[in-house]
Amino acid sequence: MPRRADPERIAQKREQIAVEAGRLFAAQGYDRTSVAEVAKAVGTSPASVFYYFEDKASLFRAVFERDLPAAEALIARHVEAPDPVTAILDVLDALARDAADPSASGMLIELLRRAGDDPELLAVVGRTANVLREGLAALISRGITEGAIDPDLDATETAAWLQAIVDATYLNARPGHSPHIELHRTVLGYLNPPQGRQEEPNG
Amino acid sequence: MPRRADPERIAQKREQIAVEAGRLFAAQGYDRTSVAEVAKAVGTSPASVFYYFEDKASLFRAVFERDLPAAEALIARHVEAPDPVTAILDVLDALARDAADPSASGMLIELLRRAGDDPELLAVVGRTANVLREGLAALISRGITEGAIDPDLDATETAAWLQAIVDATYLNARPGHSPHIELHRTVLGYLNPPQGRQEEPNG
DNA sequence: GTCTATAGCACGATAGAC
DNA sequence: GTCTATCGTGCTATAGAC
Repeated sequence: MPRRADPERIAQKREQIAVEAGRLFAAQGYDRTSVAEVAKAVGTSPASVFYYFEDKASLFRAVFERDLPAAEALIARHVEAPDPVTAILDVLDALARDAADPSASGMLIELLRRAGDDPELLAVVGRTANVLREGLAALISRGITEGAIDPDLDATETAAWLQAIVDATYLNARPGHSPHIELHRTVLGYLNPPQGRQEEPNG
Repeated sequence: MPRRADPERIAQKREQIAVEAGRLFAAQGYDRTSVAEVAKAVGTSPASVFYYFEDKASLFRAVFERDLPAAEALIARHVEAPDPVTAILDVLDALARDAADPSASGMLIELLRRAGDDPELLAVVGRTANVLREGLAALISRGITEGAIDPDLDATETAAWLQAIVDATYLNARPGHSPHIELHRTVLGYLNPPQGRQEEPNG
């Protein structure tokens, strides 16, 4: 029973459409998912979807706009943690949590693909990625200061590389295969001060 | 001057079309590249393209069919190398060589995306990936035997993970940024026997 | 073998009634 | 706000002349 304009109801409907669209985009891809299909999944008409979203591209973007607050909360939760290396692993674990879900792989691929075509989408995911990168970089810097991370590493570059490795866990997704062990070993091996990697420490 | 059936000329034309198609697919994506566009780039008509390729999907697959012999040659060149760890790094370097080229990133993304929709494409790239994985696994096994690689690692699983890390270098591509340093550090840190990663070796 | 022309279809987005 | 109906567009693939 929609009374008045009810802005909250509008937000709920937008959310409902975005969720259903996200499912379909992840499973089938952007181009192979028609707005009519999304409308049917929600139980409405294409025209109604276009009432809530300007066009199909903005519908896709809506799926990723919810990630920014989640990323900010994730970083806030770990940035003050006592041990920076543990905090880094916890953050990366959270980011890789969905890696086993093959539809999450599909969504990452669609995202990478469409980010090249839609500058606004690039801005949306760029903001999220920046929050994560800066949060990780801060933890890396602290780890370097405390001697737990190789001081030769550049904090920001390393943070970007860790993000790419998380993406790799999505690409390496196989059902029933948890990426955590590989991820931990990779990250610890990368961050560790050179304790035995090179036989000759420089003078 | 096309005399007779001239099977060699057919192969050349197919190659020419596949090369041009590859360029466009990498730059714009599969769905956003029409066969008409490919035809124009080659200087011919859409009908002529369909004379050489059954359909658009097979045109896309042709781009990746050339990778199998290249992969076999790459593995053959390194599988007998004296130092297995160096050989692994050399193979991965070769695979990551194009990672700086942004259009190569685009092609990887299109490949991942279409492999889910085209079983024949999945088979084509699967054969190439298997050759690389088995070659790397053989090198890893030898490295374990020689004591240069952690014996707790599973050779095949590790090979698959190294392939995923190579993919990560493509995703982390930025102009003027060479992935080799990160790649080497990551791989060596991952393969190394636990010399200082854990303070307590198990009894 | 290569062309022009077009069939046949699917889709994004809009118009306009209710 | 939601609908039905449809416009306009662009595509893959084919037909048929040369």
